[in-house]
Amino acid sequence: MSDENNLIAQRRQQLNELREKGNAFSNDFRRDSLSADLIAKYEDKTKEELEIGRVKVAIAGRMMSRRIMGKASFAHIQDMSGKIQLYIRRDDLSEGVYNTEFKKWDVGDIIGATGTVMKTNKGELSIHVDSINLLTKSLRPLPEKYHGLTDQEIRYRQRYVDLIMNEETRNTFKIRSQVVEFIRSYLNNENYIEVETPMMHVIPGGATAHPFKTHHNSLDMELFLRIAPELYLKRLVVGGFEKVYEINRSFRNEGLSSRHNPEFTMLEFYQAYSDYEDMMNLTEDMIRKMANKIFGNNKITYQNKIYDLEKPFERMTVVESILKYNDMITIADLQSLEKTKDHAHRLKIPLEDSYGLGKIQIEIFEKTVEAKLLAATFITQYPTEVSPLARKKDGDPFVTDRFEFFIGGREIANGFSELNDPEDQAERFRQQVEEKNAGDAEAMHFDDDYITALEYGMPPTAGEGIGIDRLVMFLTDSPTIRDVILFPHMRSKTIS
RNA sequence: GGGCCGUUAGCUCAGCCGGUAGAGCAGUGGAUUUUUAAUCCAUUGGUCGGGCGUUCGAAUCGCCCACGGCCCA
Repeated sequence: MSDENNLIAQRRQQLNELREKGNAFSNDFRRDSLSADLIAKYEDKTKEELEIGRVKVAIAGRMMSRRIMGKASFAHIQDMSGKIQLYIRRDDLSEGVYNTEFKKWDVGDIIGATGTVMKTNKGELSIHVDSINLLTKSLRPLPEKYHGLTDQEIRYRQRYVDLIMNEETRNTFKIRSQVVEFIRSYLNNENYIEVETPMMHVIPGGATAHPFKTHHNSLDMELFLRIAPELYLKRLVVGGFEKVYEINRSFRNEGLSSRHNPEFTMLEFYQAYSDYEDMMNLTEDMIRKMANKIFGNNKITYQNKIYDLEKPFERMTVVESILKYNDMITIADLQSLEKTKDHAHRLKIPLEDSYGLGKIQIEIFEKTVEAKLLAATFITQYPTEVSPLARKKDGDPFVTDRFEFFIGGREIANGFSELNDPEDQAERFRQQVEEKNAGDAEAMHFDDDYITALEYGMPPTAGEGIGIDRLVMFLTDSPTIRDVILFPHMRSKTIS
């Protein structure tokens, strides 16, 4: 499909003319100001004050609009901070520049200009331009200025166009950056150290999920993209890094949805001499302070509902939450494998023969409770059967000292007191391997080296993983994970 | 994996009881020295997502495929 339509051909012709005149892609213009800074600094000045002050600036950016009114024109340029208007008069520029250069440029071109800060009669802070340069010719027309770019597919596939056109998109990714920055500063302030552990694993571990396979040529060995950094981070706790965290990508080979991208970003952190309650407290404090730092308050609007993060986060056990949202289920039912299976059947939940009571409870939880957990809620005491890396609860080995954190009906975090008994961990791995042999492709492998590490002694430790994408979705009112990932995975398609 | 919806000019969209494609914006030419989706006059621009079929004739009807969106699993 030819993309050389008239609009592009015209611009290419203009570029050719520029090339004939000299370097069409010069890199000698230097700006000294950003649009938002100028607006912040001079917005409150009057037209007259600015005329007397005569503040001279150099500014650069993409021309987003242009209104030619004869011998004078207005244009908006957009830089990394925002937009500012240029006021350009023919007679203020060098001879010929206005007619033979400026008027031939297009919306979308990158330009640099110098001039003085002024205010128009309508009160808009602008730059009264005295010199102007084309820095980069844009060959492709931008979307229309009023409706902008709304086609979801193009927004994801050609994110650069989305970023040019949609301030909302730019804002989402600025907030994402602030979230990560906040987490780093919060944890660093708590004496955590940030580390990087392998993303290519010989044995995928730390979660139950399908891994991506890859191959190392010169070693001629199969490797897996990591599904979680967990086991490496706990090796570091064994090594004496008692507070450690990593923020980076993990990869899971599963379907795409509004909540799943094959690569996603997770924060995992581990802290020795702590338990899962400490992790819940830290999570609550960190998220609350994060919202305050980024938004200046704790009221977050997500999909037309207001969430007040100032209120204490709710806490209830898996069993309590099932009872709360299922009138037909009693606590006695949940202690009986048969009765629990009956309820699962009634709820049309497909079960495998290998599922024990704990697994079926979780299936019921996911089907009937999860989406209803709107307000910030910690769900605790996950069954040991589905928590192969978590420490058993004292006095009740059926469940673990584990929690998951939900907000807006979506799982954001998962944490627990770590299992540091090497013999118990080996036994849990053996159970996982049995499940793998029975056909559960997501079950864990047996990781000998991890057991060896635990045998050296891991201090009592608690750890947690927080899904950064989902947290950012919540904080930016984004309905799908694709809106918080710059280049979300899409099926192959040639971009025209 | 299943259901529903969508794909028409660079962008946003109309046209869909079959008769050979239209608007606004952008572009081009002209007017215009404080505009704000600037305005006014004129004007260029399309393998109607791809393929196959029905028909004298398909953007429009049927089937298949691709990509996307929403919902469900």
